[in-house]
Amino acid sequence: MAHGDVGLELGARVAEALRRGLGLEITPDEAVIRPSTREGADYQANAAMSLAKKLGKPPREVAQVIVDHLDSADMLEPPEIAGPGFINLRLREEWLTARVAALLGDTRLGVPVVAQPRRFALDYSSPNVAKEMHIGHLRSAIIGDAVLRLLRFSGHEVVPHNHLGDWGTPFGMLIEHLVDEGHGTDGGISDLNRFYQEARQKFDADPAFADRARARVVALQGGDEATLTLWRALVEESTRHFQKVYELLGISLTPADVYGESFYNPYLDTVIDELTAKGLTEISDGAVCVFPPGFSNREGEPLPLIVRKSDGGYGYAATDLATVRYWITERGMTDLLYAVGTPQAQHFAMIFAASRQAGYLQPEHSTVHIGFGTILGEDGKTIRTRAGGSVKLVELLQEAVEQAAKTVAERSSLDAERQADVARAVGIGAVKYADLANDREKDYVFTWSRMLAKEGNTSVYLQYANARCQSVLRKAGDARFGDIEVTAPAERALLVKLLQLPAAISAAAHGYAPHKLTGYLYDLASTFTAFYDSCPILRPDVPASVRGSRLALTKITSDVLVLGLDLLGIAAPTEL
RNA sequence: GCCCCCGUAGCUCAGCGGAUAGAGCAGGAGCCUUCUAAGCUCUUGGCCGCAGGUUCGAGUCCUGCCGGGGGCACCA
Repeated sequence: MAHGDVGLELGARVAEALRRGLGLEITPDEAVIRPSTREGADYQANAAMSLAKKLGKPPREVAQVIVDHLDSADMLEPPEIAGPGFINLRLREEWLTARVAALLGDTRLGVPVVAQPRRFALDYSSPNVAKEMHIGHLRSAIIGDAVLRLLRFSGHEVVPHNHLGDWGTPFGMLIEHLVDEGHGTDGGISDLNRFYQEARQKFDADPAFADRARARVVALQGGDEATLTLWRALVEESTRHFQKVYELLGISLTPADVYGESFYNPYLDTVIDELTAKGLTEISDGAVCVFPPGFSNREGEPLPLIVRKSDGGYGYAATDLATVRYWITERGMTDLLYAVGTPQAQHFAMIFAASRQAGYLQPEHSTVHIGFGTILGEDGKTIRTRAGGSVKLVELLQEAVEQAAKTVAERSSLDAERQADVARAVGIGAVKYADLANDREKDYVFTWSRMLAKEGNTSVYLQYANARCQSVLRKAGDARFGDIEVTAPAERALLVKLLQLPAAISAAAHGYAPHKLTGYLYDLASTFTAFYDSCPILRPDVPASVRGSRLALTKITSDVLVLGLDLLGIAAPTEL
């Protein structure tokens, strides 16, 4: 039985008190329940102050009405009014212990499934074919995957789609280069970056090659079967590379999730026809444009969304409009999500606006650009290799694992094979956690030392806390879980914290904000470690009932940490 | 020039209109005969960029300014 967010439950009770006391209807949210940092208070209700003016009564009087009518004897100690009208709420031990006991063995750990599931299409990762993934591709993959996991766990349907850059003029030169290199001999391209650069160089230096490349673009767009076969080979080769990176990173995308730009080709003419039929298009400088209201260029003139370029080719605006149309009208999605960097904010705002005008989006549909900031080097500028190139993702991840392996070797007593697994979990976890722990819309500074630090708010701290839980549980022998009891402040703090998982997941899912979950998990891990430090579990002098209670708390804590880390896409080894 | 985002401890960052603004790192003082010290406890450190305004109450909302970043017509 999932009871959900304690704050919402308190809010409902405060709302009920106001209804009974003053005949006033408010939502649980309007009760303004907040976790409290005050000594002796777990939560506070701030509704009295916000309602005082509306009611024409002093806030403390409103607070008194709430307290007088609050039906909470089962849940709360007698509430106290403080200051201008705060109501301090302290949960009763009996209530806490019963609630936490219900978490033992609950696979959802108290987190309810949403009442009204929605259907999300989520665009994330989206690298370019024939280019190796670099650090610029990291955030979309990590954030998108965490959002996917959070929404699915919350009970929504989520269909990921990997919007591969698999179409366009560069494919002419790439295919010609593939022909020159003798496609079919081994089928593999060992270095995608080099392959792309060689093609580029030939295109720039060799006019005959450039002509062939241009002709090849025409053949590709014309559906020439031999050309398409070569193009598919390139796409498949790249997909294999992407898949390796996803597996290393622990990203759940598969080749089945690929909906590349080319996928939408058959719809592009339709989109333009429909936009034109609605009277939304204008020809401007030879290009077919839509001018959604409210956007202007540097001359103050309306800013166009160029759906068909003056040379007759389609721009990415056309593809993105076709994407909206496809997922809403053909697939019946209710929400479209895009995990793409914030520099694209204006583009998406225009796409969404035009999609509303075109009628692809109706009022019941929502679209969200899950934007994220840029990864910066320690100099505060866009991160680069020393040579000035982009940092290859595979190399970055390998370095993370290698650095983690050094620390693991110093500290772990596990055998070599299991150490390798731990190093992978710690190294990859560090990269993902460092990304997810910051507000995604801000740029963040990529620092090995901070990311792989052995202390502080890092993934390894959470993994370590879980490993300690697991170690205790392994050593428990025939000791059994028992009823939860509170015998120390650190124990009580842990109960309160364990019950805040639903609120954390809800906040993270609603705001597409994984950092709200990392913050909670770090809090929980700290609370647990303080408990672990001050409350012995297996020592001989601990009474059996206390041991049973603490073992159960340890088990639940571990379950919450493992679930939370899993929702972030981070592994939680049982030993470090 | 217009639009968007960001300025919080020395550094990296949380902060939902609510009480005396919180963490981590770095600095200082302690804690391993004890379930994993990748840990714990205590502690130093803030005119929340500046100036107005709204509000019973502003780091949070509004306006202006200063500083930083990004976007603004056929690359995606």
